[in-house]
Amino acid sequence: MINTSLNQTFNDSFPFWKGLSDWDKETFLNSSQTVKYHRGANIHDGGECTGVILVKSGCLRLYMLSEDGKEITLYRLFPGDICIFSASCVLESITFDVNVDAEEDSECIVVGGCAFEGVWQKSNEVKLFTYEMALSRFSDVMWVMQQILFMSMDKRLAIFLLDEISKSGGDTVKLTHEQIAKYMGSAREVVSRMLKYFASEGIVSASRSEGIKILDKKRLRNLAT
Amino acid sequence: MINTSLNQTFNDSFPFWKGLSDWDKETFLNSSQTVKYHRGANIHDGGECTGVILVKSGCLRLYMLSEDGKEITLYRLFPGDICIFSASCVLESITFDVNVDAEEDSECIVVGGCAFEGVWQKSNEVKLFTYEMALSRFSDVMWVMQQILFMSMDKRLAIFLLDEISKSGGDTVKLTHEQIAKYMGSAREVVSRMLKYFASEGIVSASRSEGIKILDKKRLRNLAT
DNA sequence: AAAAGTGTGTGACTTTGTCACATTTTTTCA
DNA sequence: TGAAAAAATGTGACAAAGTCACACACTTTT
Repeated sequence: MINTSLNQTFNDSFPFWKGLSDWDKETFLNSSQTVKYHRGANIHDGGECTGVILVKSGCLRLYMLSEDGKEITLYRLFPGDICIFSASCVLESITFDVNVDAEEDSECIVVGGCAFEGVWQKSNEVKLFTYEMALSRFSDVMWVMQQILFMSMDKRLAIFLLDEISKSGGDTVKLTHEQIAKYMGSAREVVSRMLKYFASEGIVSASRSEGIKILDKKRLRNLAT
Repeated sequence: MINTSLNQTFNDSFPFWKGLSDWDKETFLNSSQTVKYHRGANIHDGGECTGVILVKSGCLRLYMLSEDGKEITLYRLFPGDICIFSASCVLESITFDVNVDAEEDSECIVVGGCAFEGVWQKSNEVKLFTYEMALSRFSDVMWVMQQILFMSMDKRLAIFLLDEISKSGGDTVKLTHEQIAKYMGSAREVVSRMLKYFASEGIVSASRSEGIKILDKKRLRNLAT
């Protein structure tokens, strides 16, 4: 085992790691590399087989892209998360494309698609792991779709804001309207208008430097119901 | 082996069948039953574990249902198709609910959720099969979402009509506007208006008894591009 | 302090979905 | 066979959300 740090990371991240042969581990490690992406950089673009991506730091965004450039964010990946759809070429049952961007300066470990495929072919454990991972993301995507297709903007925005503060712990959301719109699959103007309405109702207060401060969680939760 | 006809069906439908032990096959067969559903009947409703459904004849529709009753059709199941999400309780990584209705009078074989789960737990082959099945449906769902989220109504309707005639072989679509709207995740009025426009352009001709007849496939294909 | 860049506000407009009925066609069955 | 009922379609007014074009307001750079 050459790279003990990587070995440790993989051991932590992949439940199937212990079951692999030394040779397979070697293959995996040899075709893995740590990559740094700058905020805004495109990491994976549609069909190509970038490989499996392990997020070490920063934040990635996985989204659908339409022909005319419209984006729908499916979910974001945070440190510890694994991106499997960037290696979707390995899973023949997946026939749609997604894109992945770095939302922040991010450090990732990328396991090359070919090496992954090799191990994948041989090991049912690896297959089961990737399938389960993909399916649980399927559930995330369905939740996003339910929001977009069934819920009104005020409800969706309320849910989004509550989600953000529960992630960060504080009570302010430091995102631009543009970013929020992107994450929600809406348009900036729509978010701006709704936030203005929320502010007029005293539910939030917005300042450019401070971000969006949640003043009345109770009413926000009500809206989110 | 008691029920040889069912045994044959399962052998044809499930690639893992041959690999099962006699005892497992027995379990499977014993908890399976042929069920007839009437057009419009609800077969599976959200979280309950109806089980795995094999379509023998007719047509089922799988859809998302919102709290306020709005439906989005995800896909339809035809003879030979297998519905795995009606046993989603078995797949813990699936956390969303779907509903299944009979679109036509349909005959199905239903494998009870518990029996399926029992075999599922023991066999990696069964797991891999269900995962692959679920993931390929994931791809179908993503295609539906792309249509709803990215495409204009005329394009979507054109795609839908072309799809229907390629399925049926003829050049008429015998569905009500209401049904089309349901399958497309839109509203009847919208479909009516668009069809009227298509008719005014000479692309289709609609009569209530004859259904929607496609007159100009070329232009329809153009719209669908 | 001017310029450039980024973020936000606003009104007009388009598209799609919703609602409330009217009208037409088909089916049922007395 | 002919009402009556049911199913399917047509229509206009309206609402919600997305699009477009541009104005304005902060921040950072130089």
